[in-house]
Amino acid sequence: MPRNGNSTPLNRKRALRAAVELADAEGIDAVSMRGLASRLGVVPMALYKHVSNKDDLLDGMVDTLVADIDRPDPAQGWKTAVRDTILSARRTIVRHPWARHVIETRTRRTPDVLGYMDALAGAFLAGGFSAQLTHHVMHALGHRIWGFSPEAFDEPEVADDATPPADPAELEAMVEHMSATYPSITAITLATIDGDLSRLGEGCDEQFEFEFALDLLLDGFERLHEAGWSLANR
Amino acid sequence: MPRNGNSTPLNRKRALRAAVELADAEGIDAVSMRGLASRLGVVPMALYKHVSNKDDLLDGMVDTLVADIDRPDPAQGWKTAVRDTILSARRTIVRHPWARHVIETRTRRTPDVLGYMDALAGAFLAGGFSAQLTHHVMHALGHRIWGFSPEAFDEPEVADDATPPADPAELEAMVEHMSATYPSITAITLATIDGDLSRLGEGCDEQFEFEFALDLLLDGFERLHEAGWSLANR
DNA sequence: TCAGAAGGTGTACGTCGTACACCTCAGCCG
DNA sequence: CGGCTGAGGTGTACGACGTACACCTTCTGA
Repeated sequence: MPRNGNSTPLNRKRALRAAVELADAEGIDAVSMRGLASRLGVVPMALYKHVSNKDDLLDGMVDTLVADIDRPDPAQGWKTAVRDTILSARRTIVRHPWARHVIETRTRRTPDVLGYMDALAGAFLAGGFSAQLTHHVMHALGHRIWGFSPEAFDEPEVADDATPPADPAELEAMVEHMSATYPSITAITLATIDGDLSRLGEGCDEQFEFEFALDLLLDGFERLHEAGWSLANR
Repeated sequence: MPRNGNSTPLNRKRALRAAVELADAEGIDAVSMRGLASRLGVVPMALYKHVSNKDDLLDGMVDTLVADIDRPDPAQGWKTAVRDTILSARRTIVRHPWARHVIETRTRRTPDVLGYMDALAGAFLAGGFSAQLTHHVMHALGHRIWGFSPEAFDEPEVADDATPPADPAELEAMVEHMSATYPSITAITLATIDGDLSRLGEGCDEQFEFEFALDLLLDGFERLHEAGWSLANR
C-alpha cells in the first residue's frame, strides 16, 4: 500500500498539516493540489480521497489554525476574556501570514469556526450582555475576530447547506441540535428573530450593523480627541 | 482598424468599464482575460495593449469604483464628513458585491486609492486631530474605510515600488512630490517617524494599531453595556 | 474464501494567464 | 509619392491549474 517511500497511509489530518507547513514555508500559492501531493510523495488525485476538493482543503487548513486559538476564560470577566482570545487569534494569524487571505475567501462556516465564534459570543453573554447587544458587538468586532467578514452571522443556523428545512418538526429538531452544539450563537439568533422560527432565513440588517460599528468607532475617536489624546503611545 | 463590429479602437477606460459591467452582470469569475475580450469583441491578447496584466486590470476596476465615492465635505465638521464619506464608500461596495473580495486581494496602492485615503485623513486633520491620532484612527477604521486591509499604511511613501531611494537628494524630492500629491498622508507619515527620513521604510507597529482599535471597541461595548443598551434598535 | 472498501494511480479535459511573433493600417516625414 | 514608425489587433503556443473517470492494489471481516 505504501508504494512510495511513505510508511503510514496518509489521512485528512496529515494532509492538512502538510498543507499548513507548505503554506508557511513557500506561501499559499505553493499550495496547489499538485504541489501538496508531491510534497506528500503522492499523486495529485490521491488527495481527493481525504479532501473533497480544494475549497475543502482550505477550509480544513483554517480549521487547523482555529484549533490553536485559546478559548475565553470565563473566570477573567468578559473584557479580559474577549481581549485575550482575540489577541490569541491574532498571534495565530501573524504566525501564518497566508491565513488572513485564505480566511477572507472562505464562504462556508465550518463547525470549528462556528465553535470558536460561539465561545467568543458566550464570553459576552456570560458577562451579562443581552443577546441583542452581543449580536451587534460580534458584528462590530467583524474582521478583528480575525477576518471573518461581516456576513459571518448570516444564516448562522446552518453550517452546510443554506436554507432551513420547511418541515416544522425537522426544523425544531435542528434548532435543538444547534442549541446543544452552539448554545450562544443559537441564543443570539433566536433573540434576534424574537423566537419566531419562520424568520430564521432572514439574515441580519447589514446596514444597521455597519453603522453600529462605525458610530462606535467615531464616538471613540471623538472622546480621545476631546481628551487631548496624544502621548504615551509607541 | 476596427475589423470587428467595433467602431472606436478601444482604450483603457472602456476596457475597465466593460470589466466592471461584466463583473456586475455575471460575477467576478466571469472576468477572465478571455471572457472580457470576447465581450469586447476582441481577441484576449488585445487587452494587453491597454492593461499590463490581470492584476493591473483588477487594480483599474477598483480605481473605477473609488472614483465614485463622495469626498469628505470639510464644511460639515470632521465627524459628519467622515461618516458620510464612509457610508458613500459602503454604498459603492453594496452596488458591486464583487468589489469587497477584489479589494481585499489588491496589494498595490494606486494613486486613486491613495487619493481617497488622503482625503479621508485630511478630514480628521481639518477637524483638529493630531497627525498621530489621525494615523491610529485611520488604522482603526481598517476595513471599514472599505476593505483596505490594515497594511494599507505600510510604506505609504511609495505607490509603485516598495523601497525608498538611497540618494538623499532624490529622497527629498520624492517626499516633496508626495507632500504635494498626498498632503495628509505625508503629514501623518512624517509625524510618525518624527521627521527622520531615514526611518521611512520602517512601517507601522501593527500590534499597537491592532490593540488600539480593539480597545476602542471594547471600551465602547463596555459603555453601552453599562448604560443598559437594549432598545430603540432595528 | 471472497467481497468490498479504503487508498493510490494514470490519463485526460477544459480553463486560465500570458510570452512571442506577426499583421495592418494611420499619420507623418522627406 | 514612397517609405517609416508605432499603435492596435491577431494567432499560436506553453505551462500551470482543478478535477472527472476508470483502474489497480492491499487490507479487513464475515
